[in-house]
Amino acid sequence: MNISQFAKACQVSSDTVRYYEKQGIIAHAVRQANGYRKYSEADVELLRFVRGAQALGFSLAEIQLILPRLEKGDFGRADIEQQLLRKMAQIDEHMRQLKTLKKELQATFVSLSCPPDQSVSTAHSTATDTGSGAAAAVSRQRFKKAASK
Amino acid sequence: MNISQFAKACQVSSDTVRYYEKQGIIAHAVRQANGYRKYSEADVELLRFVRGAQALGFSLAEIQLILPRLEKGDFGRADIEQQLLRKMAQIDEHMRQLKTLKKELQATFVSLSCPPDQSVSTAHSTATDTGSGAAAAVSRQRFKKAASK
DNA sequence: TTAAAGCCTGGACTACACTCCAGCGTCAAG
DNA sequence: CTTGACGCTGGAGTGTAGTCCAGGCTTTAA
Repeated sequence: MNISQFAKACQVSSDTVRYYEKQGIIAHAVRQANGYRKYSEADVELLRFVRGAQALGFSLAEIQLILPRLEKGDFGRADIEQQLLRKMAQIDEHMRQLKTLKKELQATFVSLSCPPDQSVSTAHSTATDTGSGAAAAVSRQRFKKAASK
Repeated sequence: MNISQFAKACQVSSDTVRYYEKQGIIAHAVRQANGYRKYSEADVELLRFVRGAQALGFSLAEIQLILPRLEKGDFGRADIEQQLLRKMAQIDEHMRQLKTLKKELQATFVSLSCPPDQSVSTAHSTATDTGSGAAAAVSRQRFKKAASK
């Protein structure tokens, strides 16, 4: 697999692939006789993992620390364990926040679905009143502002 | 409330507050007689919302689009609705991925919770074979590598 | 009254993660 | 055998989101 197929399979640009290699995120690719980089399915899996981790809030620096250890099985050392545990805790927190935000957006939507063109797709779930979230607070605020004017 | 108390209450630096103002993320603060910026509790709620949204993956540009409309109740316009719906879909997807990653990290952990030296090379294959996750794939890969050496 | 701490502005600088470009070699189709 | 797509390198440029600084006012505590 040449770099462009590889990049396509991983949904990144060739430039990004070369960038990751230069940064040491992924290993230096094996070269063909002509000097072109050559990639395997395993490489695709790896880079997809990198992109996945990135999408989930890991920085390239973090990935660079975690990945080689995943590959080598170099676990058991307290600092790595700690790092993974911390990240898992972060994931839990992140998920909690996402749930809250989702509820808030839904609530905002519901409370605003009396619009000019009446077009708001009423498809979302029934009115979940969170009562104290940030988006809700912002919504409340606009009513205060409107009222005080 | 002066800028430093405000910033502290929102867990950001004063510089960041001024930066957000300059970028139009938050409104220009009311000034005191001496020219100092003055903030209220409502401003704290607002900035906290901004930081929350940011932590959840919204860019400042996105927040800048969504926030004033949340404040003004300027909904009903299809583009905004679309944006919110899209973002909610993204949240769902994001949560799905987080669940997957969490499972994978747990699996990785389980399969590696055999201490340092008596180690990794034996325990894995029995426990939770998730079959197709990215972290699992990476783990599998290391065994392939180890095997082929 | 003077020193420290806080605030102001405009602008320079930084880190991260790309993205683009020039100038060159390689390959496949017509 | 030429043309166009693809690949290579090194290096410059971009966007995002701050962060820092100089130089100058204001406030507060000693």
